[in-house]
Amino acid sequence: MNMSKLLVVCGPTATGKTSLGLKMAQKFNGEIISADSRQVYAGMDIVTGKDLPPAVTSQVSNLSWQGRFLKYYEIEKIKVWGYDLVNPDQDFNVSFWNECAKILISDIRSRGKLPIIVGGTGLYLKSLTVSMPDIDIPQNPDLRLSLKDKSADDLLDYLSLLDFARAQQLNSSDRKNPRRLIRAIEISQFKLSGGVSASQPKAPTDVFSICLTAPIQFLKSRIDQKISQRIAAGAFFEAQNLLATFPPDLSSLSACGYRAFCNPDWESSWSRSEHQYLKRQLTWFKKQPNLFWCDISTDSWSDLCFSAVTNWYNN
RNA sequence: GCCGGGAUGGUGGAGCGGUCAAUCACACCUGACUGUAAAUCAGGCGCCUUAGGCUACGUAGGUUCGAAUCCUGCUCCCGGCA
Repeated sequence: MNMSKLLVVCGPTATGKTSLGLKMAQKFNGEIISADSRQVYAGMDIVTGKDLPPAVTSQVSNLSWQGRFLKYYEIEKIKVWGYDLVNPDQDFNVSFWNECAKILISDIRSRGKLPIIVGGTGLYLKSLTVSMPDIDIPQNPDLRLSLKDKSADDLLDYLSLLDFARAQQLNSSDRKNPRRLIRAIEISQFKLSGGVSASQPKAPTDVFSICLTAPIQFLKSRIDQKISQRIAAGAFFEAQNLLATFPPDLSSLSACGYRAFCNPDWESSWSRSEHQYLKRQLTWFKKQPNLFWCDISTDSWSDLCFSAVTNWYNN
């Protein structure tokens, strides 16, 4: 096999990405790396839908990242990486994920296997195929603190002062988005102070991306099924425990099921936010180039999908 | 039966004579998104093809140059007394 191949299974929530990923791994001798910004947190299992079989526990590998050893789960004899990278009260972001993914990809390849990225966090997936030098520019906590309460207008003015061109490039939505403006200021300041982002050139990679989808109503009802399954599996107690253990404003706990927990009608409010999330994901994926789309509500999607991958894999 | 309060757009809820197609929030639609991305943000959101026009604030009338806003009848809802 060509050692630069990389298979991606992406798409919105509740499309069965993981189970397809497992089948692909079985057929093509692969291992899975999850690309999910909420499943990276240890202990956030049921609500985020890790779907771990009962009694399966994580194994520690000899691969290290940021001073800790990466873990994997073995599901249906397939190694699944990328879960439980940090605790819910630790920061996590694209840059970290990208580092882990690179370590894992090269390790999986070194063992003669096919890395399969499975997940719905579009930005994480994009970081693997598009060169994004700025994501490695570190956060500046003092700067963030000093800008925390500024209005979008003030932030935009400040950014224009630092880096006029960058401010001009922002679209009309991001110009009013304090979080993005602060990040832009952070990057500009880093560069002005002589910082250079150490971006390595991308290794050439032969990527095949499957994107699972279905008509929106189909997906919404799948989401609702999954939510009731998760509630039956103990989601309530998981959420209750986490919210009793950690401050509720952690970004990890902004995931749908936890954030909705304070609402009187938890289940329907959870469902609503998953539906909204679904739409945002569809908006994102629709724009991504070179995806092999599969409509999981059709009969023959699975066969079509396997033959396309086989074709790519043997080339 | 009597007394009091209320009926506003998909929902909650402002407005209490003109600048009201109606603050705001939620829902919904469309979209953006290269270090929080299950996050964050933007635009739209009565009807008509626009300047503009039309129909709207329970319902029927009335007062007024002008009413969602004032008055009267009716219908329904809520609270108190019977």
